[in-house]
Amino acid sequence: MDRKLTQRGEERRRQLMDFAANRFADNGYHPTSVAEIVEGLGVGKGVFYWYFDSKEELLRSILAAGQLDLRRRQRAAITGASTPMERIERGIRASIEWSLEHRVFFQLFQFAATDDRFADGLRKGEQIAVRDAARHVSDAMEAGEIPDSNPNLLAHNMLGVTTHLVHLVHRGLLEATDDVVENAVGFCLYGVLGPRQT
Amino acid sequence: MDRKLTQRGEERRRQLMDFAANRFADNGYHPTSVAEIVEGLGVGKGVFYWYFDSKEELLRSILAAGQLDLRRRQRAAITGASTPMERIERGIRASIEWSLEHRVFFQLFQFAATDDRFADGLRKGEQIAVRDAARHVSDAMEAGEIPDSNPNLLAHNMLGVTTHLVHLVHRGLLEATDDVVENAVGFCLYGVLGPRQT
DNA sequence: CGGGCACTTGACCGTTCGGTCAAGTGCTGG
DNA sequence: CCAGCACTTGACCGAACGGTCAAGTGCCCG
Repeated sequence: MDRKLTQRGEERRRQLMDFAANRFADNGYHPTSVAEIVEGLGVGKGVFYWYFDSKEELLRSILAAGQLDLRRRQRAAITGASTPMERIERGIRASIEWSLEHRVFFQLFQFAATDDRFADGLRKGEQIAVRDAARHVSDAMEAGEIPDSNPNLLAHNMLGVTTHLVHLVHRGLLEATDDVVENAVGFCLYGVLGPRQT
Repeated sequence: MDRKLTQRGEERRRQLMDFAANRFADNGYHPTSVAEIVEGLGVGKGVFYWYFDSKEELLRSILAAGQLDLRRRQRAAITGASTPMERIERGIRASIEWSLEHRVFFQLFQFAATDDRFADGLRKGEQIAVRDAARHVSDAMEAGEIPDSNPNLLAHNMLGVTTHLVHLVHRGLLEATDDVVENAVGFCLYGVLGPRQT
């Protein structure tokens, strides 16, 4: 859907995405109907289909917006770091913090990863972030800061740790205290550090 | 649903769970209808509701069966190990291997974790497995094999790594070679090992 | 102030959903 | 061989679904 939108139109579109994202995250994508979304905003059903071709396109738009924001945060966090290891650590922290702050986006990512209709769209963005992290791991290897192995796998391992941690917090099984975050960061760093020389 | 079942009845119930599990994993829980399930088996709709109260109960039964099997495998893997660290490593390997072998169960676990209607049922089983792993981590700390920290968090970190790895394999983004598994196991072990003395 | 377009309305559509049930069918133990 | 129960059938139900559309409404610009 590529329509000319006035400022008012942009605002409406934002409202729809915002409300839907919350409902999708709390109640699930499939169980949330288009009727529920438009009623939540107190508008007619036609409004929805003025801004989106389908319910599916709506979720895709939401996911894309979330990925864009996450990616911005990660880039910002890394600038200014001088060593590869510092970039890795800052990247981990940024990912955790963003995911903790954006519960709705995070949960939608989790759902989208389990559904073929959305997983492919998600994959591209995830791969970019992983490749970024893998490059820093690779740099650290070349600098002799960590032993050689598969940078891509290590990056994925870190993603697994942080994702699971955030998942627990959002399910209310864990409190997001500083030492919980430190534990995860430490686990990742020692994980990539592996068998240390000296 | 607790009904007296003959051997034939047990078989039918198994068929329904088996077929549904595959459809749920491949096509998603919500998009898969009860009609599709009974048609897949070539039986009438009443058959479904003879064995299950609802579609929701069916998935719950499937999840419970999967958790039971995983748990059995984990217990079996650990017996015979002499040190806590060995138990941890064997537990990790067993979890990865089982999850790789049981794609359908694994993907249903992933979905169920994103849906409040099923997440609570899943949580209990997951917590048992995590507490088990945490106990071995705790034992290793007492034996002085690894530095003191939060055993429960470390166990969850390992779960995050293994889960993400298996997820990648099942999405076809990674091949399940030995060194991929070794990488994950190593990452976990060095992660729990942390800053080593000597 | 008027024409045009961005936007909104809500009744309506065909389809499918999860679930029910009265009426069978066929194995099984007495 | 028959009674009874485990099992099966499939038409049927009301509700809800995603999506359409003809008929407005109101803002903005010339």
